Amino acid sequence: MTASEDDTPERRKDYVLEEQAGHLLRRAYQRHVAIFQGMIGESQLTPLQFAALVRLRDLSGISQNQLGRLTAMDAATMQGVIKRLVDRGLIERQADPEDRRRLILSLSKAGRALVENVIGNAHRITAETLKPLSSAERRTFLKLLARIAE
Amino acid sequence: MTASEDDTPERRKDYVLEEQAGHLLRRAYQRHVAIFQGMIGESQLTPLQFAALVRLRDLSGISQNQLGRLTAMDAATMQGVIKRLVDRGLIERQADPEDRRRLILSLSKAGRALVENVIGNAHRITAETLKPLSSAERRTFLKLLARIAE
DNA sequence: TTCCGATTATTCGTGTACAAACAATCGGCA
DNA sequence: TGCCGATTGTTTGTACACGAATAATCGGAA
Repeated sequence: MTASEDDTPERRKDYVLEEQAGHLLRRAYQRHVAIFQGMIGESQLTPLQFAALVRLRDLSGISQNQLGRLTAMDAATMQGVIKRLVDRGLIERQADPEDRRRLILSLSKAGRALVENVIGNAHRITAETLKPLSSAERRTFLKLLARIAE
Repeated sequence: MTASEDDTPERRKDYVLEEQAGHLLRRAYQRHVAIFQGMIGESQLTPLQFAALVRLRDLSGISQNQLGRLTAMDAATMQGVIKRLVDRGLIERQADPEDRRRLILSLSKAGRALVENVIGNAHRITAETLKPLSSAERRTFLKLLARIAE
């Protein structure tokens, strides 16, 4: 792909961790999470919890699995995230009379208020995450990243 | 930062999860891990386990905490990763006579052989992760990503 | 030398992540 | 109508991820 041919056993020596996409993605996300936790405020929401709340603000009344798909969370993971938010009284869960398998989720009053309060921080968190880049670089980066994310 | 001023309460409505750097980073890494697990082979190494092994191949005889810093892993996380690799006989751990707090790590014969065997897959995993981008885009992306990762 | 701050490894608690297996339910086809 | 494959939510098991606390040790300043 780059300059040198890459299919012989000789390329073993040139695997530099710092240049691998996966390692860089992991470290970048790591840094973002640290920024998030430092700036999200006293609500102490995690990135996933906040993502779930924001989605529910825009799309109330969807089921747990649907919300999971919309936030790229596994059903088992979603279960835990929702459980903690319900325990904190930010989300309400009720059975769907149409389909007894489903649990319909919606923001509680406190949950809605919380989202509105912290969404300003969320914008600042994104800005801080992208701070090392210029304005033009940010646009380029986000466009390429979106394609990598699929 | 961009066109519109961003400090009034009115910007609450325009928080689109899909455009946030953190969400995209998380999904991109998610996709990478899936690729990694599908292509790493029967060794069944995880990304972190592989990173630790590669580092030890290049820098034998370092301590657990040092290795953690070199692979961006928390000391507590490192502890678990190393433990599993020791259990599998891929890493050897011995006390440092110079400093009795430290555990000196090195690859076992099996560990070294395994790294050499799977490092080719690792190159293909990186290529697959970056597949959505052209060659020029990959270089741009990695350069920007490295800066975001700090 | 003694004492104190820093370092090393470990453990605990909480929170993702996801594969796999499960029971309950749904929907549609024979 | 009865049956079967798909969907929903849950649980279990393994593996990160990291803050916080701890015990052992080190190194240098008083």
